[in-house]
Amino acid sequence: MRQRHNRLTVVKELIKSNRIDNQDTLLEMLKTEGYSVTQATLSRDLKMLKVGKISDGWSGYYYALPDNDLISESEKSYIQDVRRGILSIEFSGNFGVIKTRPGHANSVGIALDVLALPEILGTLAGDDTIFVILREGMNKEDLQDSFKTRIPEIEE
Amino acid sequence: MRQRHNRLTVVKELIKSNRIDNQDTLLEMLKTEGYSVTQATLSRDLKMLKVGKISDGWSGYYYALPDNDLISESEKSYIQDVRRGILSIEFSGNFGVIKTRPGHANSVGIALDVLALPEILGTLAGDDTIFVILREGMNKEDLQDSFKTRIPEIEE
DNA sequence: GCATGAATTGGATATTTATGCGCTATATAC
DNA sequence: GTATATAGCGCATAAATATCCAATTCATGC
Repeated sequence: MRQRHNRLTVVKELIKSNRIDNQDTLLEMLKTEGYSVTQATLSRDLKMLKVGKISDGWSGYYYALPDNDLISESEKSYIQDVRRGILSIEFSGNFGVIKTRPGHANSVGIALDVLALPEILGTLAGDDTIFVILREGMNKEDLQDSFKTRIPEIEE
Repeated sequence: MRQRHNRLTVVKELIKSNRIDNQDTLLEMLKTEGYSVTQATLSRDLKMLKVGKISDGWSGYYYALPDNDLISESEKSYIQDVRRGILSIEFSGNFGVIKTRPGHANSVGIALDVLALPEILGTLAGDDTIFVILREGMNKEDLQDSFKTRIPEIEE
């Protein structure tokens, strides 16, 4: 059952080296690679890989990996900064207040800026407190989800 | 009948300056711009514009123009500077005051100079404040429009 | 005038993709 | 051990997007 990770790698490879324009085709390819799943699962895989569908410049579309596919080393270190410094987050309406260990607000704030979470419009750091301005339409839960995915565990 | 060309221009603008993730939303926007068409037509328009649908980096997808239609990389980074730094704009007559995050006024000011918005005659940056002088004949609304188009995702 | 053809569109429908729900396997806590 | 949680998945179906076909408009040639 726990074959998703391997499969994602294969999907990534297939997308990188072929012009694929629909999920059924990709399903076939996966099958010949030994991964037999349904379209539903594949759809979820593609979302997980952040795969986009872009024009081939003429009349068709094909799947493509995001430019920024891998987590860079520097990004990893920023994630570490966040994990080292952060103590708590609380919200009030469109704003959040992050408490950090003393002196860590700045490094956490910079890290958050660099990570460019889609929910965050901007941050303002003091010594042990960061003021977070959420983007319009985003809420506390959105940001917490984002945190959960981007910060705690680093894949690969 | 011959309104496709104009409509395509509007569609392009809308896509460039908003995060749109489905055609119905875009249809609504088009309607408020005075273009009343069906989803079928819009689908054809998007194909004609070679619009792609790409990941926003986390859980969503949005429409995007192909690379060669996009602004240059360097311009992007200046736009990022503005987005990262700017907090608010207020006007008084021919002058505007932009508040930025501390220490960001300079980078925002430089970015505004480089972007060379036609409404701006000149800027003067302190630490967290920028003084903007509008060109004669231009007003607050002109600049806000320009901002909206050139620097997506600033929610006033 | 009329015939012809290309371009554009909407309605209906086909195709493609996303997701709610429930099941199972594995992990975690007690 | 048992209870509880959670990830991963398929099925069925919803939602989103593309396309077939017929109708309309405008241009052009006769």
